[in-house]
Amino acid sequence: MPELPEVETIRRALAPRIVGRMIVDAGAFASAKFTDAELTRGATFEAVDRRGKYLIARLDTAKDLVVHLGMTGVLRTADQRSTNDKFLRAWWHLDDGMFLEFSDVRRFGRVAVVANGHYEQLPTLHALGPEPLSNDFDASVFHRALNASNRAIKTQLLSQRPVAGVGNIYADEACWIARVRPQARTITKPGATRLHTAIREVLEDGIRRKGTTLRDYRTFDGNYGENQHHLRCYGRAGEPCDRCATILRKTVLDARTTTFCPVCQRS
DNA sequence: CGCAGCGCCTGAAGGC
DNA sequence: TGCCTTCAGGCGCTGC
Repeated sequence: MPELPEVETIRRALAPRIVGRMIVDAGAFASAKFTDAELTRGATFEAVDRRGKYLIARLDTAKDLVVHLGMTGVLRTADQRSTNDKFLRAWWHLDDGMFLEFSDVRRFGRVAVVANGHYEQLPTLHALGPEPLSNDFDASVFHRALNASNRAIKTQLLSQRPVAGVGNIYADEACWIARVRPQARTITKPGATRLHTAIREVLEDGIRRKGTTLRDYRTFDGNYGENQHHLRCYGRAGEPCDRCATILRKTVLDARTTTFCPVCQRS
């Protein structure tokens, strides 16, 4: 499940391969989630940016190609268009002969072409919180945002509103590092400050390790990330807490598996 | 307008 | 072996 570190890792490898390239042809799987890809024919890539988990390629046609990888989306290059991938959802043929392909088993991903900066038809992107690794991410604002709602802290992180780019894995990791209970509905100022720091830490570590590969995620070169070998909390229910040796517990929060330490994540 | 609840998807894994 | 059930979960949509 690509979150910010995975998408940023892909962006860094993707950008130098496609910026300056013109799209000779493009096609898509017959679903409204992907057919926008065809609207990029004839355009040239000017830049590849990222907001949260969204890749945003700026085109010279004053439009943005927005790609969300969903749960199982993979971007890759090919010399020839794949004919044996039944999960190919969109493809772009570039003027240097390369094919850029978007494969996505579960179709939770999405491709959209919109006027530059106009994300109204992508509500989560439109209302996206601050970039966690930028100066826009402020601990005091974050504290107030979390306490402005009565929803669980982790629920709010996953909503992408108080901060962008955090998904289930990095939410569990950040809450564990910050000693914040994911189910808590309020958070103290020190707790929010710890969480603010922890979010930056887990995302930076994730980028440094080129992402977390649990099953489907691959870097743009097709390799595994490395961060899955460094998880402190996610997926470790039943194992002892690295900090206090209490057995980590699993619960379900908003239909998502949540792992936490019942002793040292007090919040 | 915020948000709870649900549906979308399909392969892997486990039970029998 | 094979059928069935459960699980994984980000996000858009609906309706209260």
